[in-house]
Amino acid sequence: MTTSNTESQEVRASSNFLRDIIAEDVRTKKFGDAVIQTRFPPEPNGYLHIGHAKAIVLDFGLADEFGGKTNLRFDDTNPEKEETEYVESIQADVRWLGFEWEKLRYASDYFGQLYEWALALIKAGKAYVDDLTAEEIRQYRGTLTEPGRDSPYRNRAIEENLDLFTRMKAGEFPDGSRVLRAKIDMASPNLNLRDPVMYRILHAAHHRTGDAWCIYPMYDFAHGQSDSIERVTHSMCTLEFADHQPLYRWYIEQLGIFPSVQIEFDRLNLTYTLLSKRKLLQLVEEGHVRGWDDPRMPTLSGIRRRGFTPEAIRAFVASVGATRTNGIVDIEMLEHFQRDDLNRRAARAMAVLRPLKLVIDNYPEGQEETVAVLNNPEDLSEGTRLVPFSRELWIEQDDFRETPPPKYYRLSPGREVRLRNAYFVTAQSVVRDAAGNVVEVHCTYDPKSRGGNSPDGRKVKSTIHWVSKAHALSAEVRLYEKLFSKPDPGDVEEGKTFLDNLNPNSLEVVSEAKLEPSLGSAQPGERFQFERVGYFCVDPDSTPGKLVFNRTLALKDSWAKIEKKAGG
RNA sequence: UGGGCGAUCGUUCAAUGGUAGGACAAUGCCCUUUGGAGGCAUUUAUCCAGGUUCGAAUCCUGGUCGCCCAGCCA
Repeated sequence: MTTSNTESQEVRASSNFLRDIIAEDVRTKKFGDAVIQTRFPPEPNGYLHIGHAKAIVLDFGLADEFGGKTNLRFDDTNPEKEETEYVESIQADVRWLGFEWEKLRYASDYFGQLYEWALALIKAGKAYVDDLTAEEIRQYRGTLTEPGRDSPYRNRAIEENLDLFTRMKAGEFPDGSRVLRAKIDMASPNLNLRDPVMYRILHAAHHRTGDAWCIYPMYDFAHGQSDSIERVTHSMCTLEFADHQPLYRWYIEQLGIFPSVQIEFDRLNLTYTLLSKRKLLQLVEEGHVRGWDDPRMPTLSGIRRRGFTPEAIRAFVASVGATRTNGIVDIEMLEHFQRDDLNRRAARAMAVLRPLKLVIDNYPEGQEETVAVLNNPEDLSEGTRLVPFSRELWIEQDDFRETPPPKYYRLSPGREVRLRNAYFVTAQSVVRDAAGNVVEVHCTYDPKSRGGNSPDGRKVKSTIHWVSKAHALSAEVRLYEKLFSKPDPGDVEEGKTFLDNLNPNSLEVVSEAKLEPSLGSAQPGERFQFERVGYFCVDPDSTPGKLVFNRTLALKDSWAKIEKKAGG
């Protein structure tokens, strides 16, 4: 899956219990000569998010490590929630992450087989049609501490069950009027074994099978058998399904089919991030974000648009690993892997987000020149480019202080700094607007410092970036902060909701950023490091005349830390 | 209060009866034509109580704490 080249850059996958189990099963030939087979089984009822990336990397990555195969299987047993739109976005997201499935399957491919198996269970006296209402079934189920009671329909004759179930399938009964149940144990301490529902009546159009069916299997009656049909050896899922494992095994054993084994691992949780489909849907529907692919969303389509890379996500997930303990990973960890990846690969460019005019008084009026600039100091093979320089420049407002605080090394009156790749300049005076704000800084330059070094060996403490005013391109730049202001967005006081934890400053639009002209040819999806500012990528909203950039992540800002500490 | 699962630096993952280690974060220093990157250093952990053992994070017993389960969702 990965070349040896990128592999050395990705985090060495440390051992984890899933890998250990598979390695042991291979060693003992638990599945004979069968290849390791896994599957990634999303329900197509929403967009994939960073949490799914963990499952994808585990399912595909582990199979690949052992020379096995992975299927993409849509768990589409509930027609009321599922849509083709999601089927498509999920495939795109899996591919984007860098994985290709062996077979594309749907649980709905197996509806016929599942129905036959249900019939077999009825004939074996292991399943029955129940006429109780949903509410009655709930009451008969008992509670966590009290056993359930048998349904009055539990001991129906096999012939009657067969007749009723056949007629359920034929559409003779309305939704909710009857269900097919497995006859297991109403007193089991595991509620999943208290005669679980196998089939329910749903007169709903299915995104693939249309009106062919009006009874649909429950997750439990579909998942294990689907695994078995596909000869899945290791069926990895998240911890909350652990209680379902006895039922998973029960169906497989009763049916005498290929013994797929379920193994559970912990879900991924991130600070400042919500991964609940329901809540993400609410953010989209109520317009708190601009859509499923809003760059602030934790969806794969969102973080892709934001500029995150599949390489970084894979490395992150590998580093986080898999265990059976549920925790919460610092979002900084994800950000670290993303910066690490982009630092090595992103082309550099100069861009000024909040422009302040800098005039070089002793630079000849009308003169211009070009300076050679490294495209990526981390990768010299990326070469250089020419950037125009002239008498009037844009610099960052943050890079000038009329009265510099302690430890501030950037431009201030009388202080000399380096213009990146160009000249040393010394600030001389300022021009103010009516309100007294500095709107222009005048400086002088040292012509002998071309390229950024003075022949007399004189040092400057700071280097700032710039864009030639006459050559600058304007662009819209969207700056993102965390979507939520609390590490745990679900932590809410009485009477409040997670929406109250939304960060009101999660999006800031800079409409007139100034860019060096080489950026004019940037295409949507292209990623850059704007030197000293952060990592940015071109948003698909860009048009030929107007570029739009998303800030993927800011660069680490140690000055901000110093300033914050000094300011209390 | 039934059942299942779990507990190691602030966070995360290792250590599979034999020196508790890595990454993130934090702090300090060095270096730097990005206050980026890089380098060096430092701080902090085996839930508790017993037991087995020459030796326990690891095995056993008992506690404690946390998560999951009472959909005709997945």
